[in-house]
Amino acid sequence: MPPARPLPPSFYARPTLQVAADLIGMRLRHEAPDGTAAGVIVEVEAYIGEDDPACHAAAGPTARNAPLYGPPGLAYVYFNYGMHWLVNAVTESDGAPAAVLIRALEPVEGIDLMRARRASRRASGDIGFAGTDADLCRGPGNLTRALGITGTENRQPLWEGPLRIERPARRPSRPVAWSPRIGIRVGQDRPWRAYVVGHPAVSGRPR
DNA sequence: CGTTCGATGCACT
DNA sequence: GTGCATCGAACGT
Repeated sequence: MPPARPLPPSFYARPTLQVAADLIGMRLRHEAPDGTAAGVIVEVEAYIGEDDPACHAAAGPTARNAPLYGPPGLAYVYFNYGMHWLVNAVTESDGAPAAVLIRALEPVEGIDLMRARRASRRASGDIGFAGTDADLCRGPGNLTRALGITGTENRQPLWEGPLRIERPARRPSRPVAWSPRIGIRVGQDRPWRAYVVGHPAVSGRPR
């Protein structure tokens, strides 16, 4: 495995759209008690400031969104729809609430472990994950499940510790496009979703 | 193909 | 009580 360096806090202390664009091609790794899994980021969304109606900071500071107001480079992990953990990287600076949501990964390490974590019991009693490798981390709720990310990782630094974002030794240039964000009912006028064009692990496309 | 809808927990009004 | 930064099964065409 070639060397990969964790991104320093200064990487995140920049305009959020710039951080979002630069996160494409970086590697998200989680070293959990039950094993390590990692994937290359292929889809992200930016949520920027109290003026962004889709950002959790839109209504001002609360207990839940406190990490958004804190220092850049920490993880903001929250529970949504009663069953999905979603992971963000906090950006900008103290007092400027913003983050980048990680929406999809191309699996590169621990694929068997990802399959085990995604496995589900069917009516027949069979256990397993029916999809392809590209489906394992396709979508923000799916990737946290595949990597074993939960609320335990909330507010943890992304440059050290079990959950990290790293710059791979080789980072092939891929065509990136921007679109409105997915799954929100407000703020759709802002094209703040970045994704690798045509990549099979990107969400919001047919199987 | 397409669209609808239930699951499921919690922050916030 | 309402509404989610979702997912996938279950429908209808």
